[in-house]
Amino acid sequence: MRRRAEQVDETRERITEATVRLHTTVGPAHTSIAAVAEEAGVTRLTVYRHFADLDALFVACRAHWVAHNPRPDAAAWIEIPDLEDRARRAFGELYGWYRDHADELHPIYRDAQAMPLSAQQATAAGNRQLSDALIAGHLGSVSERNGRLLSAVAGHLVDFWTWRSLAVQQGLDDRAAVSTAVRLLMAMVDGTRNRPGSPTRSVGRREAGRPANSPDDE
Amino acid sequence: MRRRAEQVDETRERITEATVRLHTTVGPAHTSIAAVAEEAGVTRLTVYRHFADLDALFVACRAHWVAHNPRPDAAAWIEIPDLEDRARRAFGELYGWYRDHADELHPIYRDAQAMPLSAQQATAAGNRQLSDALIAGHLGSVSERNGRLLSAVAGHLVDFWTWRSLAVQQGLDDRAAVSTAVRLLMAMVDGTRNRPGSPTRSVGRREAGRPANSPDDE
DNA sequence: GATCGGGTGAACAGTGCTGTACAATGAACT
DNA sequence: AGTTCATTGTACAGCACTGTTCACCCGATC
Repeated sequence: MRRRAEQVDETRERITEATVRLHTTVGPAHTSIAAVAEEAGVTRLTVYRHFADLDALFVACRAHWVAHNPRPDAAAWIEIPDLEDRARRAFGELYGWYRDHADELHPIYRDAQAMPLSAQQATAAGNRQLSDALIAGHLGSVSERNGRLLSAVAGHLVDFWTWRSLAVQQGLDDRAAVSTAVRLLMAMVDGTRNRPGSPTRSVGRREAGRPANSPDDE
Repeated sequence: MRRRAEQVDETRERITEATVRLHTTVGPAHTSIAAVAEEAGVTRLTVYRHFADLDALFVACRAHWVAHNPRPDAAAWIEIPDLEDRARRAFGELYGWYRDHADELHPIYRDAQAMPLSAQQATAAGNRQLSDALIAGHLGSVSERNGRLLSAVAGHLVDFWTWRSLAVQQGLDDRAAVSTAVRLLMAMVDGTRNRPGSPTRSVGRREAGRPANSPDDE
């Protein structure tokens, strides 16, 4: 019973791939079972047999796509001790990946609300992973409050919509988008360097002192 | 024929207000003519009589809402010469406005694609207006390239989604979100201060020199 | 008091989707 | 050669919405 099982898996894959194709073009919100069936060259009944409901199909679709389009490896970033170097590398890879997959990602992110909750949470968790790797080891060197701000900005910069805003809406090219992200991130540590209680070390190469003149917030 | 005309306008307003109510709750994408009619306590035919299609209705709805919920006045910002002061004021007002109207704005922005193109363009133009007012008079003092980056960051920070990312997703409170935005914006001018050809003046109060040590981008 | 016209109510045909049913096909397995 | 089972084709009833038609009501207007 192996050839048989193979064929079954084949049609199942045809269906999930058709779903991927629809998700990355018209978007999840307009992806109906009927459309999936037609796109896969299969009857609606066959889709029903393989997937209980749209959510199950969407989950499989997401898993399939993620497996075939892995994000940059955030774990490798942690190896780089200097935050600015790390950020340059991280945003270079991540924003490049966003750019390469912009057309496919946009409809998916746009219709995020139509996706099952688990998928939304998975995306959020993925972002958090990227963000954590980006600033790992650099939180202890700033105050708790500034740590929260740094985390927030890291989390913000890592998001697909932030890339899209900078690169598409604002029209920045690759290099400009990356260097801007790096600069914005560094602004959240530079500003804390001269605060009382925030040690100067561990921020990186730039040790040149600057007069403590900035009550930057409040 | 004035009492008659009044009544007509009344029902027309009932319809647009019902549309507003739906747009700010379920969102434009799920706002059907049938739903509008029911929400307004009116027959579908009446809706058809007043508005040719959904787009006409949406345009009227948008105009109605904008008229009743004016954004902070960007023109007033230009009066403030110092960029950081201006940014603090601008983001304080704008982000406060976003926060106050977050629940209503979110469905609308989420379903932006379902809105007529004119409405999307109007939103973009509005953002541009805010962004321009934010950095007006401060573009001449940086290089052309850095000017583009500054504009881009201003445009990005002014967007509803940026506020939402910082305040909702990242959990920053009002003060933190505003001060973060200010700091991020200032990062785009601070970094250019010591560049060859970029005069130090006109950036604001902070004239204290800093060693030119940053090939920040590339 | 007759007229105009905004609004109503009921109905229609059409679209596109859902979920379920049933009999039939045909290839893979025993 | 016969059985199993994924897949097919066709069909149903149902839902929600669209856009259009027609007769009708009733209040504002002249």
